[in-house]
Amino acid sequence: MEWSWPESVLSNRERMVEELIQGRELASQLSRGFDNRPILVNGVDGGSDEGTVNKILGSFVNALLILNGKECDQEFVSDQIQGNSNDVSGGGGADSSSWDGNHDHAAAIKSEDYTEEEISCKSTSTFEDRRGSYKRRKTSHSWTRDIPALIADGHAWRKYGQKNIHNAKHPRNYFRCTHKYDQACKATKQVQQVQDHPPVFRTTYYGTHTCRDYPKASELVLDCTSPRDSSKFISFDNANCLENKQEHPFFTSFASSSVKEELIVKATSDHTVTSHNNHSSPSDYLLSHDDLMAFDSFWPMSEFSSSIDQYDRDVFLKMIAES
DNA sequence: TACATTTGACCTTT
DNA sequence: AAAGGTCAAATGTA
Repeated sequence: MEWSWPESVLSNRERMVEELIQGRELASQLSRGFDNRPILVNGVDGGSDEGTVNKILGSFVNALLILNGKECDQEFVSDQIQGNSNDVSGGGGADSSSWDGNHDHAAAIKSEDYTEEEISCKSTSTFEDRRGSYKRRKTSHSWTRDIPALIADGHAWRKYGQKNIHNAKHPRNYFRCTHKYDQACKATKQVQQVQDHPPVFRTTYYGTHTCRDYPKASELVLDCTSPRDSSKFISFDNANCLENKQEHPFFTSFASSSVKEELIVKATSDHTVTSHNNHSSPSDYLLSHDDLMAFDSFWPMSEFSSSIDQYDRDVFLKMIAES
C-alpha cells in the first residue's frame, strides 16, 4: 500500500511521531523482560503489564488519530453516520470501503434508516401477543461498515435474531445492545457476510448507545497536554471484554461466523460519542472503525485484522518491540 | 442459576 | 404475498 501525506497530516506528523515513539518505548520496556520494573508513561508509573499494553496500543492508535486528523474533523464522522461511509477520506488507505463491491447496497442502507422511537413498539400494557410489532426503519441514522473480519466495537451485543435474506448467500444476524432493558439502550446492529473470498462482513449500526460501561482500572486517558488534545480519550476496556468472554481488544481471536468471538476493540460505533465531546467521561473514546482499519493498514504486518487470531499478546508485544 | 443463543412465529412494510 | 425485523420459548453454556 502506498502512503501519501496530506497537508493536514503533515502538520500533525510531529505529534504522531511522538506518539509512536512513546509506544515503542513502552514496548521496549516490556520486551526487556517484564522484570517488575515500573514502566513509566509520561513520567508516571504505567502500572501493570496489561495496562501498559493498553497504553502502547493507545499510543499507536492516538498516532493514527492524528494521522487521520480526526480530532478536529467532526464532519468526518458525521458523513459516515449519514451512510456515506463509502467515501471515507483521511489518510493512508484507512478506508474500509475498499472492500465494498456492492454499490447497490448503499441505497438499501439509506432506506433502512429509522428513528429511535420507531425501532420497536412492542406493547407492554396488553396481554395481546404483539411479537414482531415494530416500525421498519425509515429515517435517521445508520452506519455501515464492510470489514474483512468481525471487528467488534466495544459494546456488548446480544443476538436476538437471524434471517435468511432474499438473494443473499449468508443469513443476516440481528443484535441489540445487552443493556437494552437495564439501561434502555436502543442501539442495534445487523451483521451479514457479503463476500466469501476473502470474507467480508457488513455491519450496519442503528441507533445510538445510551448505555454506559462503567470505568475500569485499565482505562487509559492519554496525556494530552495541548488544548487541542484535551478532548481526546482513548480507552481499551479489556475488563469489559473479559466480561464478554473476550480477552483483549487487539489480541482476541474470532471465528468467521461467531459473534461471541468477535474481536473486541473499544471503538466508537456510536456517533453521539464521537460527535459530541461535551460529555466526557472515563469511558469516552474517540476511535472509529476507520481508525481500526487505519491501524490495520498502518501496522507493519499484512492482514493484521484478518489473521489476528494467530497472534496472542506476547507475539504482538514482541512484534512491537522488534518494529 | 443466570445469561446467551437458536429458531420458528408473528408482525409490518413494500 | 414476499421480504425483512423482532419476539420469546426452548435450548445451550459457564
